[in-house]
Amino acid sequence: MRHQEDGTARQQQGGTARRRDGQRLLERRTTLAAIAAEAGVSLPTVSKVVNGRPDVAPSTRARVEQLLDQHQYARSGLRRHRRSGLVDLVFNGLDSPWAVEILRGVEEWGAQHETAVAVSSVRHGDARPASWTSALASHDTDGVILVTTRLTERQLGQLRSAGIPLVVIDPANAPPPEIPSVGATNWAGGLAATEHLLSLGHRRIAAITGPIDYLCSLARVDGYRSGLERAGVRFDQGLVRYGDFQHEGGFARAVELLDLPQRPTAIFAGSDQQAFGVYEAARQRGLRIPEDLSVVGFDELPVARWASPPLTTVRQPLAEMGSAAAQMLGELIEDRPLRSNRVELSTELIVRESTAVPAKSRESGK
Amino acid sequence: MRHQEDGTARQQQGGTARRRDGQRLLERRTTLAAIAAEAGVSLPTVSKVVNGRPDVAPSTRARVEQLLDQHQYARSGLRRHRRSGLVDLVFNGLDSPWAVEILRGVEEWGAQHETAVAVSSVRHGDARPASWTSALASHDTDGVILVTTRLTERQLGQLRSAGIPLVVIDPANAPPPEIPSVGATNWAGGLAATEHLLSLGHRRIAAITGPIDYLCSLARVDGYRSGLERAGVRFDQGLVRYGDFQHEGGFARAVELLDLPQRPTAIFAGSDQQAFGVYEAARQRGLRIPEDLSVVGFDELPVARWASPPLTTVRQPLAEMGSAAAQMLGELIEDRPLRSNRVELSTELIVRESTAVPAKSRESGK
DNA sequence: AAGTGTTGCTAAAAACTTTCGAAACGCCCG
DNA sequence: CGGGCGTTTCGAAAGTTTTTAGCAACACTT
Repeated sequence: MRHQEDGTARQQQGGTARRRDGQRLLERRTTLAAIAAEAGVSLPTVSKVVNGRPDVAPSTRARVEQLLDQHQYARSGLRRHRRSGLVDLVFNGLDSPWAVEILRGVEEWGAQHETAVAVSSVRHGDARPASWTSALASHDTDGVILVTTRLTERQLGQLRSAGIPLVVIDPANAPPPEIPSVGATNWAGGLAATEHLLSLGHRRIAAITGPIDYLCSLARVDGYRSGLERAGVRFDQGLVRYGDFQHEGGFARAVELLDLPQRPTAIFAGSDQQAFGVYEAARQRGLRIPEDLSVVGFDELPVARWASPPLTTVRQPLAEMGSAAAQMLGELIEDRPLRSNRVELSTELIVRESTAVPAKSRESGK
Repeated sequence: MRHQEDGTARQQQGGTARRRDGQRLLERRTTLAAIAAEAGVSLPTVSKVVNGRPDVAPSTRARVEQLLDQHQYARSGLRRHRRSGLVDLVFNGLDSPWAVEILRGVEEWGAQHETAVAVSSVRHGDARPASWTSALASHDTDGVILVTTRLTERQLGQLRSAGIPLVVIDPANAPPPEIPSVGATNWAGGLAATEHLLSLGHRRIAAITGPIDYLCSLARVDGYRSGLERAGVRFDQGLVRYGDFQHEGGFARAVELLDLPQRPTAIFAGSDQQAFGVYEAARQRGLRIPEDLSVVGFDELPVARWASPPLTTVRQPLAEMGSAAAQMLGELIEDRPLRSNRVELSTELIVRESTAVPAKSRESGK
């Protein structure tokens, strides 16, 4: 084994060291030769493993592959074009605490990959026309992450023709299948929220979701509907309202629902912000949460924990979604193939104190 | 052996030292050539490192970057007039809803001025060393806004010598007077909050502020103290606690305060997040807000309005602070003189439902 | 015009692939 | 049982591609 080490060390460092003299020659990228030395085989053999050549014994192959894996070996090269070290994160409105969670995830990835994250906000009805894509190009972006945005053919075309990689998070409309996207299991989340309320004994459960033309709104309501149907509770379209995911919308829709002749005993709010709107409407009417009204949110913003009462909500891993999207964008930028074009991170029901068994008196009215 | 010395020493000492002879050779601004000599590479190679060109070996790049950092290298060609249309917004941690408010202000300005905003987060105790400034330079930023950051001479020096304009928002420590800064009238806010509580009849008023080494923490507490003194109420150091501006700190400090033998009837929380921590502590102890405990926050985050009960707080115009800072940065970038080097936007007390007249029973004990 | 920094080009070195032959192994038949 | 023969496995060496760094010419600012 001694001679093996000699063999590789010579080639690798001999030249460099001589030239550089006393200088440090640290941090070498893991190279085939290094792997070979460690595995106790020759360099060509490692090369064969990497390229799936047939003439390697299974046991040898396994050993080398394990080392390869361990060293996170990536074949040198493939960094074709020069990177600017800047990616753009485009929100559809920056007014939600929601956004900052995503941003955190993306920024974290950026920090680890020496990449800056430029944040911008483009509202749908914005005065600024479609030219925002050219603005992106003007500062030489490496790639774009679009959040909750409605994608137009035109914009996609612009990005594509500029050769700018794109990943979308929670797209409003279904993106063309070739666009990588990241989302959460909205349907499952809606289902979990509804089943939780059903299991507490609620039967008259209302839902306030986001704008009707958002995919994630629909998915959440669909989960809600499935939950009801599976429990044999009739789905009542009159108990479904479309908000805007914001506090105001939640408040306004909650007011409508609470003024219904047969008031619901629980509201699935479709976003934490809307849930707080429901809180406000309930407070205005002197209804106590959860005694008189159970509320479930969606998102798990940090404030959900601190609300009074703490909000039962469906956790959406926002920061993780951000870093997952950034991760995918990174792969695209480096021209590596994507493992999957669609990533869905799972949601999780978090039960706190805003949900409880409904008051008997009110239920009896059926 | 002969050629070894040739490689590194030739240029460096043969040239410089001989020419200068007995003279001091320190004065010279560090130039690429000097770095190159020291690193034992050629000048163009250093240039490539500076510009993030891909054709430099990782080990070489690391060595050169280290030297660059050490020498506080700054490009010689005075101010670059070609603008990149990119400014950097650097937070000290991105975990607060606070941050997104500032971001909104800056982004708004950016949108109006065709400038992208790159967001990053550098924590004080961060593993990444001083080299974040060079990261900024590498993507060719037009200017930097630092938020709630502790400024070191070194960092300032790096930015200054790179000719990158800088504006700070709410600096932790007092910046050198020539650095433009934006803040709020923290002292007046603390005063207003305290006077409000006093006018309701509270006499035992506690304060939870931010970290003791933050200027804005001190100013707020100082306003609180002045309010007490003007009203003839003795200032009790035992009622002042230092949190972290976050929810957790507010909770922990509130627990301490509420467990005091003589419990305060009101708490000035120094930030909205901390105020919610106080809410939680109060809830745990079965204290009702505002009947048993009045709470005043600071910031006026959007959630303050939606909390239960809605939070009385001191509004800090965060978004305006962001756009004011961006505005100033814009002037600096265009080499226009600044109207003022220090902008203080005014705070405003917003009375909601978390403050009330203290319960008589408890006060009588005084 | 001098000082500084940038960039295309080229040569070299390094990293990786491929070819090919030798050793090791096993199998069959004499 | 042992030697010929084919097969498998691996490495030496030669070939190929990619990376790296310096040269020299160019660009920009005083």
